[in-house]
Amino acid sequence: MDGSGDRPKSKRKSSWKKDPEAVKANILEIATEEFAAYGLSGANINEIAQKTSTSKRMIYYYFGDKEGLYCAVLEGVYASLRNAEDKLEVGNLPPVEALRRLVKATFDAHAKAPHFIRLVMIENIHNGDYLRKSEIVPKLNRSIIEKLEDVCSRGKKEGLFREGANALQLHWLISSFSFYNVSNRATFSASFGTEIFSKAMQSLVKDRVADMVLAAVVIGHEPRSWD
Amino acid sequence: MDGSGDRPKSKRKSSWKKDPEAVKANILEIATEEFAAYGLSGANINEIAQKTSTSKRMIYYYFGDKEGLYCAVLEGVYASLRNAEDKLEVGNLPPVEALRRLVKATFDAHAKAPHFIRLVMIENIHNGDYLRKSEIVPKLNRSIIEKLEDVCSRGKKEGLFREGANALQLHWLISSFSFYNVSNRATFSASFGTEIFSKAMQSLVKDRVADMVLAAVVIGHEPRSWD
DNA sequence: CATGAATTTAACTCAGCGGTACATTTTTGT
DNA sequence: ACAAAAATGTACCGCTGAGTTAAATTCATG
Repeated sequence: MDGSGDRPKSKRKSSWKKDPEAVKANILEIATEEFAAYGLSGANINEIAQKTSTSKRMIYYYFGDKEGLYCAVLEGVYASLRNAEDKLEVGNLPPVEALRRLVKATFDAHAKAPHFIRLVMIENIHNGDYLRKSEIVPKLNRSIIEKLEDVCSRGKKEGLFREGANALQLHWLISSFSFYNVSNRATFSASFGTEIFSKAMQSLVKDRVADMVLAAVVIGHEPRSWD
Repeated sequence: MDGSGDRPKSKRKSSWKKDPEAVKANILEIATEEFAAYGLSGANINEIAQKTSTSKRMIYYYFGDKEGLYCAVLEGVYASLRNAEDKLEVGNLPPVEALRRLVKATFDAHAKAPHFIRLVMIENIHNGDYLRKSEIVPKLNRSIIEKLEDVCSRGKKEGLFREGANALQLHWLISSFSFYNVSNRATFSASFGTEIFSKAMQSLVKDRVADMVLAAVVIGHEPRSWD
């Protein structure tokens, strides 16, 4: 489709009129939208195909079947969340401030990654069957744990954190807030109204959550009063 | 099917050979299993029909269509969780102890209601579209909020709780832990192992969570160190 | 330019599944 | 007893949507 006969942008050997990488990426992008929106059984391959710039046959060519496509999508969103997390560097902040930063960043990262949230929800509906097959995902999640372990050990060494403060439990805790805050918006709103998800409230809640985590870990930390 | 010709167990006027209420209940029970297991699009009406003691025809007769059945299931699980919550009475406990009890009870109630959890997840995938149509569910959820409001106001009156401690935010907080702890087991385990979901660990985590909530609300509450 | 591997198109298959038609039996009201 | 209404059984329909077949096109290379 590029009028001139020169190389489009490929880093490989020479010019390709057809660009498989771009086609795959395009399929993945659309499929991510669709699976996130409708789930594994709810998403429709014909629909996906129609929204791509290629055809259904190509989906099967590159990803084998619906499940293969779903798995690829799943690994994709995990990888991109890791990417976001890795950008945050708190190694040279004092432990308390570092932890506060980590909590807030995790909260924000989840709020900004609705596709990730929805796909993880969907994967949990499927009991993690597809995630368990993945070889890359478990590795991805090491980095956030390592960060927390570093902060914990520094905090304890300086006598600021409680002994036994545990990176894994801490991560579980922080994820609870951050995940639920996005995943259950629809039903929570339907039952209790939307106030808590307003921009102003979300900012408050984020501070409150950070405060709570700190209070759990930092000796003598007194949370501020609520608004 | 009852050999003798006498009334089976009906409280209505006279004996019924066919018992519509029981048929409906049976359908709902099976449908709850299936929708919880496979989601709205994943569940299969033929499959459901086969597992009931009646036929597919009856499902359509009583519930109209697949969505109608799903809605009925959804309202059912909400109602039965409310039922469980309502059994807990903390009105005559001192505020701090009452709150601790409420947190632990909510944690336990969620852990024991996997169908509820899964159906709420599924409903969130559908953006709460079906829940929003329900007229009964919003009312159901009043009771837990009222309990928290009562405890909060008592705690504040006695000068134990921070001013501004808020029933809705508190409920959001408690639900986060309690819900996520069940909803995301599969993916969390796949990434970080299953230790945190062992019986012993769950008991610890529950105490820790209760402690955290108290620390957030109760003035001067110092959580115990972690194990 | 002949060859063959990689990539792409278009049309087709076919069973699974949501939903229905219609007859039949059971219960109720009078 | 009898008609109207509620409840149920059986067989069927049509369409949707996952996956396939087979052939055409494109590109690298000798």
